Amino acid sequence: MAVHGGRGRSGGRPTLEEVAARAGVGRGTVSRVINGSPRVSDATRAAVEAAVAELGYVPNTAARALAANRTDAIALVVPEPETRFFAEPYFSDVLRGVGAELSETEMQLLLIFAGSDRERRRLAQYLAAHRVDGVLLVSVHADDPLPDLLAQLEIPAVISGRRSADETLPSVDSDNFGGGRSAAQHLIAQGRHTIAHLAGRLDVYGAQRRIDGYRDALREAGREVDETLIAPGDFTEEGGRRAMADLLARHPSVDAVFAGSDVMAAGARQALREAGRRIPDDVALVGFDDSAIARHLDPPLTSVRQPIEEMGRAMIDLLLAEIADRRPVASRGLDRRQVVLPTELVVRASS
Amino acid sequence: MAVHGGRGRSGGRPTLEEVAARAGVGRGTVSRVINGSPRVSDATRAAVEAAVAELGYVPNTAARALAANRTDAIALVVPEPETRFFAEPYFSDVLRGVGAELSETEMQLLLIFAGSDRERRRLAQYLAAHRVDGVLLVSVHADDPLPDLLAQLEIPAVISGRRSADETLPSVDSDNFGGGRSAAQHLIAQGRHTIAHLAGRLDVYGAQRRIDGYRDALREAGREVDETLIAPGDFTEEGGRRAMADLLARHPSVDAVFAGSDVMAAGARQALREAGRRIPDDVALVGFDDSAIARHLDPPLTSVRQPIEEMGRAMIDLLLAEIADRRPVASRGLDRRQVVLPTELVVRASS
DNA sequence: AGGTGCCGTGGGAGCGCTCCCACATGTGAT
DNA sequence: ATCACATGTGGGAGCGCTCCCACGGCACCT
Repeated sequence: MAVHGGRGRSGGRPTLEEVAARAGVGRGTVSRVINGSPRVSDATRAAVEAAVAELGYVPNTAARALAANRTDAIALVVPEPETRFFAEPYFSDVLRGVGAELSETEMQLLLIFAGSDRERRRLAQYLAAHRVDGVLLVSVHADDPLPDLLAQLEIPAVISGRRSADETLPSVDSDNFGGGRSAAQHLIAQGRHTIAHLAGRLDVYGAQRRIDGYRDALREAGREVDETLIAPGDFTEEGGRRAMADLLARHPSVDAVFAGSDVMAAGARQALREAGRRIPDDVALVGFDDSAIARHLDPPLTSVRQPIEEMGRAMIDLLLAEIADRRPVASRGLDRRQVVLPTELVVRASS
Repeated sequence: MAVHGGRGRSGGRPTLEEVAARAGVGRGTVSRVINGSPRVSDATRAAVEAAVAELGYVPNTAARALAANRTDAIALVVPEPETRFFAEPYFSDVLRGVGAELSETEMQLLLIFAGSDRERRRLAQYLAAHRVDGVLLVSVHADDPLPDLLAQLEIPAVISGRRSADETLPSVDSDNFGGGRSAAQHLIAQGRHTIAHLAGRLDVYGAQRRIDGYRDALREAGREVDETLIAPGDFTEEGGRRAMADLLARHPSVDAVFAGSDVMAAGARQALREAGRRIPDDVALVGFDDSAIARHLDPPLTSVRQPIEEMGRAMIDLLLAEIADRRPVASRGLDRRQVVLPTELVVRASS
């Protein structure tokens, strides 16, 4: 009759053991019911479920995590400062898709910002402790060491937007090339002559592909590509404004602009207004993302729609598969680990 | 020589036991070093730290959580749909303050939305499993059952914005009365005659207090309070627009508007523009929050500044104290558990 | 009748940590 | 020299779960 340790027994939450006693079965059987194993008779299952309900049993996640060596949690890692996260509708749309898909599972989502060096170190520590079963990476630049760290720690990960043509990580991307192409084609079809492009950060592969698509459309139309019409930006509103202002100074005859994101387009619009250009009369403007900004801009912005929410869902699907794969033996074939979703031009009053 | 269970030993992460062996000390001693206990000699501590570094030891959080019965995590619960969270700068500001304060601890922050019934049930389950040590509640309405649930589960919680004059939970609030008062005083001092108020949701205590402050200032100036000049809104932009339009229809002579939030002020501005009223020439406009919106509006918006980031920090302080208190015995005195931070009027071109 | 499976079940062992008791040693008062 | 007490330290027990082996019962074969 040893009544040794044990902080405040029999007052706290019920345990598996107590449920088992109540239902008149063994611990293992209750565990099987809780985890939805098929190898339990209907009668037993019913008895256990009744006991669970009566006692208000809720599994102890810490104990489960310890015994099973998994956390049932995944992280959405944003390698940007928080402010960018809130300023950019892209992130919240991804988050929505991810959240929706995840709400059908028992998995829990963590949102982690890793913009500063300090936050980065914290994240590394966090990952080293294996506090998540998998990681969703959004907005990763070409030279980011994070993917390597994850590989080294053997943590399943999915990346949104490939880092290069031969991405090694499972990824979900949209058809940036096709999107850039259709934007330029649209402006050409409008009869515009001097079509500029406000590019995103050049170390983002997707931004490159949008440029490629833009070039491709021009060439296909038999036009020369004037590289000085391509102004590099940084995906921010202020960057878009500046790039547009520069462009106007260099090429006063611009009559169409394809911006690498809606946020940049909003910046461009400011610069155009300040220069007294009317949209779309003097200059046609096209964005990318088709975010809420596009609809609310004055005039409403023509934009290339990316199915962002769907991309979030696809990322979760890939990641969960990845996690499941890792459980039994090792990596299977990397067949459909690179998902590319189509884009679509949404025409509005700005062009 | 029993080589029974144990999945993949000696290849995985190092454990406390292994660090202890390496440092030539006992398990307990390593634990003490890891947790910063003072009852360890300097020599021993150094030896352990060396072993930790060599082995790259990282504590297993699940094991710790199980043994110590705590999670080292707290949740920021937002009882709103995600869209409101992103649309309202208030939340991201709170999040920034909370994050900043928390980054100095080992605590991890979880962001949980509980807008829909489904999410609510999920949250209840989550809390019942005691997966967090404490909860931060923002934007809680007067009749929300969440605080009671938390009390019942004995989970420490801090609320942002009192629900009533006699809030029972520890809370952090801003001086809404004083803020409303100074906004109205300012408009009176400007010589405005018909000063309307676009109120926030009436089931939010802070919104009530802003109204009270507004009334108080008018009375103090010897003016009659016309209750029909107070239009209830819902803190959204669209709500502000509608309320303003109604107000203009009922009181065409309005020459000043105090809105219960910057977002509502932005809506009001739209309605005023549509009605052909100039700001501030025809109608002066004052907001509340002094968020990024205020600075970017055209014209820049006079607004009552709340120290939101500081409020986030204060919430964390309170919550951590609450959690610490709960550990040894029971509740101490509830002395300074209600924090009220000052507001300040920031005058810009809109008034 | 005896074998050969399979199904459903019970419970031991172990996950990696914290807590706490027991014990060795050191220091000062008597 | 003796006792009292503080200071460091080692390690047993236990947290609540999953995993897996072993076992009884039953149906079906020969």
